[in-house]
Amino acid sequence: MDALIRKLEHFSQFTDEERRALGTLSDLPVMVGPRQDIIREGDNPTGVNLIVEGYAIRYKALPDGRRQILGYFVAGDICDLRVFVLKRMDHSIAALTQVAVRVISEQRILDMTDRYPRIMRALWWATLVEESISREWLLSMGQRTAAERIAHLFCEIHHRARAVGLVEGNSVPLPLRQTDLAEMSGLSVVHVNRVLQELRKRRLITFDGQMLTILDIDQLATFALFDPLYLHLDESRGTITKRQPISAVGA
Amino acid sequence: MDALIRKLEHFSQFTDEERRALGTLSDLPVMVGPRQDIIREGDNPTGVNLIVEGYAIRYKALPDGRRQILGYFVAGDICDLRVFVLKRMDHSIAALTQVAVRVISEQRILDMTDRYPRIMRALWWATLVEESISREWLLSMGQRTAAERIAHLFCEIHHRARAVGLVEGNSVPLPLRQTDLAEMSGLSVVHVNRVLQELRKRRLITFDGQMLTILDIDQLATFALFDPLYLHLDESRGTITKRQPISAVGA
DNA sequence: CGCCCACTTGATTAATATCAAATACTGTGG
DNA sequence: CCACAGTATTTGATATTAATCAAGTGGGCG
Repeated sequence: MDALIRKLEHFSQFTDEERRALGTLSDLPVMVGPRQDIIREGDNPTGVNLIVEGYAIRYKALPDGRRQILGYFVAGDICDLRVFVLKRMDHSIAALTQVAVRVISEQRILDMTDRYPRIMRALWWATLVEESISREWLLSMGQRTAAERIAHLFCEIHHRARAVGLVEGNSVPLPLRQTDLAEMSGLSVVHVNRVLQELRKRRLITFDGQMLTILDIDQLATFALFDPLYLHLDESRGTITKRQPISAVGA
Repeated sequence: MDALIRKLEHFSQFTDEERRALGTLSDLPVMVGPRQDIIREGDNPTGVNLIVEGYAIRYKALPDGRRQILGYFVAGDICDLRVFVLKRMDHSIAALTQVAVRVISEQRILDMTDRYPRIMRALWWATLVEESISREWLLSMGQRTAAERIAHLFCEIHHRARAVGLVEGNSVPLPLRQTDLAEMSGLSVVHVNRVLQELRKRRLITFDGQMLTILDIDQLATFALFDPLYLHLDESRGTITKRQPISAVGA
């Protein structure tokens, strides 16, 4: 639950009470094995899933088997806050690695947002950020070259993981296969492999299927045409809460 | 305004009062010339734009000039219902053709959704459909070939335009240049040109830059691997309203 | 008429996919 | 600890797709 709070605090500051409320949103986490579906296309889910640990994905497949990953979730991300309106899922959600999820019922969400409008706004913000990310992916797909695309993805992962405290030094635990990167970027596995070699040769990153290390964050960002604005991680409005010392206001 | 109601009624039925409320949402329409920006990246808009006539787009550009269209709006579409939460626009919105827009203030939206929860739900639905569309575009970009992509786009335009009454026979007014199609599909203009020739040769469509005619909708859909489910246009729950004759219930 | 676009065509090149095979790695049972 | 099977990564060769470059064509309009 910590990751959720940590993430949302990039948008707004919370009172201790709000923080406590966020902490009691759901029951115990459930483990889901790697590559297992969490929600399948066509389902009509009754709750919302909070990723506590691991990486999950949103994906969509064509009838002939071609498959595209549409986005990923890190700890603290909530899949489909909005699911209550549409009748049926038009895509699937799956665990990419071993994942811990907490299910949150619709009622719980409604209660919470009723009582704590600031939390509602923060959850809404998170949803909008997710949309913004998918727009950036569209830009990547349409305009960035293969190498830029992968480099951009790595920058994004780094920023998102850092926002929830998953980065140590410049390394992120990232237990993915190259196939996964291929499905995220719309490239073939072989090509992903070659792109990775290029990025390694340029000394921008190391990646061994378990851990991603960014060797030169500035150069990588430049190479990828990465601008973190779309992640909207710097929007904490510094709303006045109990924690902000009053003396600071008049000083 | 008619187009908006017509669109929303694919999701829910309205009472006459709700319909009247929807009709008075905004002031007179403003004309925007083709290729003019409506909202620019970095802006912080105070209202929401309803497209009354013409086609508008969402787009995003890289610092070196590469540009990607992320989605388009037809009559009845509202750009950015959610703009009130994020600080700054992370992309731009522009008129693609001559466009008529009505600006709706935040306050007006809030009032309306307060008084008419069914309308709020419908607007929410529209937003979710837009997201669903952008997921489908991601799938297209990543997995569909150039020809499938363009064909799929045409199927989508046809369905969306039909949903607001813009289709006559199998023709949609579509005053676009091939450059526009290129920016929508992430292809070069030259390649779009060749793809169009292929689609014409297969007798699937005709398109002259003003009017799109779909010659064989089934074949086109098959070719494009098009499944209209993601447009969620068949979800009208048949909510009971004044217009539904009571006798029908017990009969 | 002539100019400016947009569209079209052809030729060439670059990016990426595909196919096939080799190598490395992981976990398992003996 | 080793052998082995199965999976993931890497490599090389080739094919395909789409981009780029360059040069037309054609239509609308001042």
